[in-house]
Amino acid sequence: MSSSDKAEEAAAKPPMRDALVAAAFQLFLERGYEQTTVDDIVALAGVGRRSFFRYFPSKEDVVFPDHERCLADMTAFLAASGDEDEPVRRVCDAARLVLRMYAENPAFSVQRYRLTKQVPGLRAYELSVVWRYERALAAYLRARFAGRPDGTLRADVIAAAVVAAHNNALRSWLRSDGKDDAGAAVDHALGHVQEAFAGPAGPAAERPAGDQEDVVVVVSRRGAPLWRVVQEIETTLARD
Amino acid sequence: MSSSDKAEEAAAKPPMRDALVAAAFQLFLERGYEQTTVDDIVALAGVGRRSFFRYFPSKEDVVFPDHERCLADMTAFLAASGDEDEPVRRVCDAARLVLRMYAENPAFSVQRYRLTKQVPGLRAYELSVVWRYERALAAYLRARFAGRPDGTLRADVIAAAVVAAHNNALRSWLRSDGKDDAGAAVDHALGHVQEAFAGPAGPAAERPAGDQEDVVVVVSRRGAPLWRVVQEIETTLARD
DNA sequence: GCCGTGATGGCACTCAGTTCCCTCCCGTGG
DNA sequence: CCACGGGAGGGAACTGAGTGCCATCACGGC
Repeated sequence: MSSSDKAEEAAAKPPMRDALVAAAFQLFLERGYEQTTVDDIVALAGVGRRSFFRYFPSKEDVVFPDHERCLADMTAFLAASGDEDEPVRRVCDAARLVLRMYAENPAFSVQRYRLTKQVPGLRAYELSVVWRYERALAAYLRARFAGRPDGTLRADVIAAAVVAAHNNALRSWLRSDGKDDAGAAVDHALGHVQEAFAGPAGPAAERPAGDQEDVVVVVSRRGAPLWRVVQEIETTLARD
Repeated sequence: MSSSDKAEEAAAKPPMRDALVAAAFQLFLERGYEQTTVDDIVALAGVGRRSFFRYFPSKEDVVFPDHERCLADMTAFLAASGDEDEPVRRVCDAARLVLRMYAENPAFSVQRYRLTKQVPGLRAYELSVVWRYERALAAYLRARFAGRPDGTLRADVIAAAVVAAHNNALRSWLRSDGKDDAGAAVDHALGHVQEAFAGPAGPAAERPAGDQEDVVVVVSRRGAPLWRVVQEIETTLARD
C-alpha cells in the first residue's frame, strides 16, 4: 500500500494541497463556510495548521484553488497573440479559457457557486479574482488601442463588457447545475458584445457573414417633418 | 471651551464618527493603512475601541464613510424614474451621482485614491462597493428589459460598461489631483457607452443639440451585416 | 557517517472583530 | 427631590485568521 501511495503522490504534484481542498469543501458543505475554522480543516486533513497557510495564503483561497493557474494561462494566451488578430475576438477567446476551467469540474464549480452565492466574504474574494481577469484583458486591449483617441477608455469598457457577458452566461450555466450547454451560452453572450463593439475604433472587424458597408439607418417616427429627418442625417454623419 | 465643543457636537450629528475618520486618515497617511491598528485610531481619537466598531463594521469601512449613503441615493434615484425615460441614459445619470459624491470632497477623494491604489485589501473592499453599484444599475435595467430576448444579458453588459466608463473617467480625474474637469470627462466616457449601446434594443438617445421632435436615429456602425440593419429597423419599429 | 536543503509540525504572537457587562448621562414621572 | 429607564460610550475577555520563529524529519550528495 505504501508503494501505491507513493505512485499517487508522484502522479499528483501536491497531494497535500488536494487533501486540504477536499477536507475544506467537505466541512464547508456540512456546516457552512463561516462555521468552519482552519483548525477544523487541518484536523480533518490530518496535517499541521501551519501547512494550510503554506499552500493557501488565506482561508478564502482554498475555495478557488485553480484561479491562479487560470489567470497565468490567460496572460500567456494574450501575450502569445500576434498583431494580425482582431483584439475583441481575442479577448473573447481569452474569456473562454475561464469557462473551460469551470467546465472541467462541473460538480465542483456548482458547489463553489452555491457557497459564494451565500457567503459575502467569498463573494468579495471572487470579485477580486474577476477583477484581475478583467485587468488582464484591459491591459491587452490598451496596448492594442494605444495611440487611438480614447483608447484606454475603449479598452476598459470592452474588457468590462466581455467579463460581464461571460459571467452572465457562466452563472446561468451554474444555476442549471451544469446541465445546459455552457459553451453555446458563452458564445451567444460574447457574440452580443462583439456585435456592439465591432466597429467604431478598430480597423473594421471582419464580419462572420455579410459585407462591410458603412450603414446608417434613420428611422423617422410617423408624423415627423421631413426637414427634421434630413437634419438628423446631417448631424449624424457630421459626427465622427 | 467646553461650550464650544458642545456647539460642535450639536452641529454635526455624529461628531464621533467624523473624529474617527479624521484620526484614521491622519494615521493612514503618516504610517500607511496596514501599519495602523484600530487601537492606534481610537487612541488618537480619544475614544474607546468598542466605539469604533459601533460606527464602522470593519476597519476598511472607515475609508469609505459615505458610500452607503450614496448607494441609497442611487437606488432611490432609479426607483423614482418613470417609464418614459431612456433606460441607458437613466443609468448614466445614476452613475453621475457617484461622481458627484467624489467631487464634493476632491482632496479627500484623492487621498483615498492613493490609499486604495497601493493597499490590496482596500482595493478588494472598493471592488465590493463598486459591485453593489453595478448590481443596482443592472437590476434597474433588467426590470426595464424584462421580456426582451437576452434582456438580462444586455442589462448586465450595459451596467458593466457604464461602471467601467465612469471609473475610467473618475480615475483619470483622481490622477490629476482633482484638477481636470471631472464632469466633462465622465460625460465624454458615458457618451461612448451610450453610443455603443444605443442600437440593438433601445432606440438611440436624442442628440444633445436640437429639439425633441419625434425623430429616432439609429446609427449602425460600419461593418454591420445587412441582416443586422434590417433587424434594427424591425425592432425599432416594433417598439412603441 | 556528515551536512545542506526542503517540507512539515508546533508554538507563540499580533490584530480584527465580537460578546458581555459596566458606567455615565439625561430626561421623565412620581 | 428622587427613582427609574434607556441610550451612548468604555472596557475586559474571547475567538479566529494570519505570521514568525524554530525544531524535526526525510532525502540526496560527499
